[in-house]
Amino acid sequence: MATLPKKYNHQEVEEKCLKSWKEQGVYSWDSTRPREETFSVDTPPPTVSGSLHVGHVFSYTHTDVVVRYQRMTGKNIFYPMGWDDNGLPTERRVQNYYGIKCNPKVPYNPNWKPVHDPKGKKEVEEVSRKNFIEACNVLTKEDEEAFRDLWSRLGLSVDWNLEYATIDDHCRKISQLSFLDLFDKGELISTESPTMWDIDFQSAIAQAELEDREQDGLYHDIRFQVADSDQEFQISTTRPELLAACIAVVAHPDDERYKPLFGKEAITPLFHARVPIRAAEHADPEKGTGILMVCTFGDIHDVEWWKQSKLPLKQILGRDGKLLPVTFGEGAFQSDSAEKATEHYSHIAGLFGKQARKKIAELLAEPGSTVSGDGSALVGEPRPTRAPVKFYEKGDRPLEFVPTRQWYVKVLDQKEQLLHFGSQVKWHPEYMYTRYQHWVEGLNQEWCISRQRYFGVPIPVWYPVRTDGTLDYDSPILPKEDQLPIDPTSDTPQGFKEEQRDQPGGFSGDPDVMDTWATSALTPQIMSYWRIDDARHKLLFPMDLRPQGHDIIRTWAFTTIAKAMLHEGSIPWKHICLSGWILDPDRKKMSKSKGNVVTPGHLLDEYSSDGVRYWAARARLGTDTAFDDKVFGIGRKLVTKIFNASKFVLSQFERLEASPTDYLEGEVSEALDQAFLARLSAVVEASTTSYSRFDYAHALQVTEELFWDFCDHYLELVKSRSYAEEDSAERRSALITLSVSLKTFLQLFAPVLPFVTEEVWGASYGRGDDSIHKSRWPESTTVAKLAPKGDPKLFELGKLVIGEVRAVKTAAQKSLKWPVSELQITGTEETLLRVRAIEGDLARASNASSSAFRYTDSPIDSVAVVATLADSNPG
RNA sequence: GGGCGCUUAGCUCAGUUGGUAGAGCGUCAGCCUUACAAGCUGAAUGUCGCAAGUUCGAUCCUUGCAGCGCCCACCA
Repeated sequence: MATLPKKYNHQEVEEKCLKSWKEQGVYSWDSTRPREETFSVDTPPPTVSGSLHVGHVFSYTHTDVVVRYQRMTGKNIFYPMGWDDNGLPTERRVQNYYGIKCNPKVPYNPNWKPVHDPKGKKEVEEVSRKNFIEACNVLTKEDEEAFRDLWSRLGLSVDWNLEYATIDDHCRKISQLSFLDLFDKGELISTESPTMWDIDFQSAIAQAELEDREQDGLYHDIRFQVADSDQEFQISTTRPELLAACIAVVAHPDDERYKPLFGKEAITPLFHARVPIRAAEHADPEKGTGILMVCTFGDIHDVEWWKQSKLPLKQILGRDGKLLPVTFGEGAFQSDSAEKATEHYSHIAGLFGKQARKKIAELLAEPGSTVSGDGSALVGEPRPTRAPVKFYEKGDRPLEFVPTRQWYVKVLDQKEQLLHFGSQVKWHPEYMYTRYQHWVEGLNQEWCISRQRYFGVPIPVWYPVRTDGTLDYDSPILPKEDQLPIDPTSDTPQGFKEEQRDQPGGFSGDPDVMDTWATSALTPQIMSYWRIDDARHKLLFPMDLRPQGHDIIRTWAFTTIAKAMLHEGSIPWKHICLSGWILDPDRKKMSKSKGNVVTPGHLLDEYSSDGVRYWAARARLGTDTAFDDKVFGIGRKLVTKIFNASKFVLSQFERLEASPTDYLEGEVSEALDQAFLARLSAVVEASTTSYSRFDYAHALQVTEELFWDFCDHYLELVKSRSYAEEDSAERRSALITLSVSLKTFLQLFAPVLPFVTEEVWGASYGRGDDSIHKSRWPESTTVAKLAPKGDPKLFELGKLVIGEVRAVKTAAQKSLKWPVSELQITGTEETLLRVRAIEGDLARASNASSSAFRYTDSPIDSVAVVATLADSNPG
């Protein structure tokens, strides 16, 4: 058995532990053990292109602590690690890092290699989608390495044989299988309709990716003319640039002011378009003038109203956010004065929406800009306003509604089922279910899964090309399952030749990819090998635990629940644990964009992995935590204390050339020892209960509290007996209590502090190479059996007496060794009996002789201790 | 506007199935004590956000209010 060094060196210990855990495969999953013995974790795959910061350390530690507890209860742990390298963050990073841009029209170049240009000055190179994806793969490998290194140092007990990346072949296959399965089940819709569109990324965006941001805007009051009359009215709009896209004017059906106009037509200024005046419920008589213009498309109301209005679409905004060329007098763009309309439009065609807004306001302000030519159509000066506008959460400019063809998963007609399955999952903390519930209830769009991007899982579909060159979207050509994964832009469907691509009578590949969430929603199935290995799937699915942040309930939690429900009518996991966020000391969320992130490397160096884990484990689930480096120091202090206390306990056995394992059973004869073991038993029980409820923070707290009592009070009180020269029942009682207590404390701390506990374990209870992390979690009954008559109050009484003695010595500025000449104890008969039972231990710890004790009986149920110090210290 | 959470010592946070409020940090004063000076001992510190109700008794339960944070919705 190794002996412990004088000082604890965390770097050495961490290195040693990591090496031995790896060599022994301590964290390996055993695929031969049955489902009921398995605990499977749906580990969040970190976005590898994101920055590493303490927030990662925080939430992943929570999971690891829970997992380590489960492992010690004997569970066969399935704890994989995935990498989310798919999607926009990676695309962006790769574009900037290599100075490249994906152009799907460029042919693949097998000899091309990505080159990082540190100056970033070379011209942006256009590469094929396949080359672009290769570049993404190269860079994400580097990013993954950084994460793997951090996870390992932090001591995550992940089974590194279980790794995946959301863009790898396996994940693409599962993701495409999911697409085909949903298609078969009729849960997918492919349709062309106005979709929220980001003009910079040029992609559709899902409801879950929306974010409202306050924006400055200007109300423009604009005069419209009622057709074939000299009547006028005013509308108010913040988006005058859409005037050319105005398809109607609406007011509330009960609005007396406008009732007479319903059914008539209005004429727009500048463009002289005749548009119907109609009633619409969404018009609020209280707002503005009560009458507003409907454009294609200014907002969601416009979209909804347009859909049921059967009016033609006037598309003026392009996918790039610029105003499209329009021919007035044709199609939807009829005009009473096509000439004027064309002239006016020529000023704004090709401009971005924002520029066009300014220009059109100028045109409206010109005299004679009304339909009748009487004055200007703009009334007064535009009035400033501030209102929330919808943005893509990762985008820089407001979203627009642009009609495009997209794939959707049907969710709106299944809200009840989604709520049902969500409620079958146990949420920790429970109130987080409410967030899920509200999200589901508030869904107002189908789940859009297609994105017009490149680095993602391709939509596995081809379309027949009709003889006129148009695509037949209604009868897509699907791949066979065993062909997957495929890329329809480079793979050829069965029964076709590559030369037929994009040719009349041939086929055309869907150019889009799936959104990251469409794949991430399958993380449990990805690791359980759904549809690929049934036996394994049954062994792991539904998973036991999904850990994640509460900010992605509407995305990751929701989509995962939705897919498990749609595919198999199942929940994806039994429990979901929601971690809080790390806030900077000013209580702002730590994020890269705010520039307030703290990177974890130096924290691990300075405070040790255990110290950092301690900080994370103190935070309860769902609770946001301010970054406070003092707590790391407390963690480090606890680690040192565990090491030193262990050294002391183990030295008691070394002195006798015995092993602590020789003293795990036997008779505990002394009242103090029994009292402490009773406390310990209660803590084991409390800790176990807390852990089984995923409340690791409480488990840690109760353990830590008793551990400090153990060090500060029990060890001091027991020393006289454990140091005794002669073997005796009293000494054996002390040694058994010391050994059982240390062993139990090490195990209770092991999930949070895997390194220091392993180090001590190796020098004491671990035989050979046995890891503490494979040892069996302590049972409160086993501890309690050693001390059936244990009286926890007695230990508290001991603390009280010794506390009084110390207080007197400290007040007298004497050392704690100073002798006590008299110790008066007043209390009830029962109390005095208790004190007498531990008199010997108290005498030694106070440095009082047994003749110094004076007992006074009192009917009052309180204890008074008066210590008198000796005049001199002969020692 | 709707919802969820929070509000306890200077700071960070526990806690109470309703019975005189806890820890750590920080502050102050001390101490080499057969594990630990990267240590130890002790001291001071609170209208438990505000108001009302229920109760013998409320920091805890109920209601209302306020502040903070978050989620969602709306806002021509």
